[in-house]
Amino acid sequence: MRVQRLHPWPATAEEAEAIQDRLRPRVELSGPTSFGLVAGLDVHYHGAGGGDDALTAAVAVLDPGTLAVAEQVVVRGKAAFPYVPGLFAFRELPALVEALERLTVTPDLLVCDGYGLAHPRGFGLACHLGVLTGLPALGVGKTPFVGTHEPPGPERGDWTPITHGGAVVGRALRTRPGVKPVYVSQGHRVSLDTVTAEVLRLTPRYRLPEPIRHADHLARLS
DNA sequence: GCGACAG
DNA sequence: ATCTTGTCGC
Repeated sequence: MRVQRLHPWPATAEEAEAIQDRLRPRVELSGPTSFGLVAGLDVHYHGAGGGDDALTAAVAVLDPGTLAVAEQVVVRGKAAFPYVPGLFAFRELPALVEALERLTVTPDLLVCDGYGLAHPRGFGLACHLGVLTGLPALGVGKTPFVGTHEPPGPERGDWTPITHGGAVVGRALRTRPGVKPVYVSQGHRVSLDTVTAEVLRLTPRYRLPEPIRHADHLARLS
């Protein structure tokens, strides 16, 4: 598939933040409620501890019905930015974009490892990938980031809102009974209800969505 | 002002 | 993210 380059690569944190602020208005908070091919994206790092910058990016495209892998791409690269909370996307974006460009199919939804709207400037990795591709995108975080929330109930499907700056920016969602929740948010062209329903549909067995699990294993074992 | 802070 | 053993459980 084709991915658009909407900005030059930032050299400083200030430039990176300016890019996020400029692209933020392009995010659309509604869109399709069901999807065909679903792509999971993940990056695995491997290097010398502190100065680590070698990485492997993986994309796994799953069939919507069977959740079986329809296509997969692995790309080796380097971290394109230092790790700064809030600017995390700039580390992985080039490798992930290259992986997406090597797909022979176009996914209908991107399931990203990280946050979307639930971000200091409302423009996390899921928003960024969504805007660059024009595709619906959502973010799944494994630990809390911005905002506050109450613990969701113990059953699968239980959730509580994540509030930040007086607005609901995501949900803490229980995908497995009695297991730590995941933190979901909108990336692009999806409602929060659709994000919630889709993440539940993609977690029939484990805490994390199948597309992300497949991408994670791919990146790790490559 | 200080600490905390997706992966 | 990664550095790492054992341990509990399906």
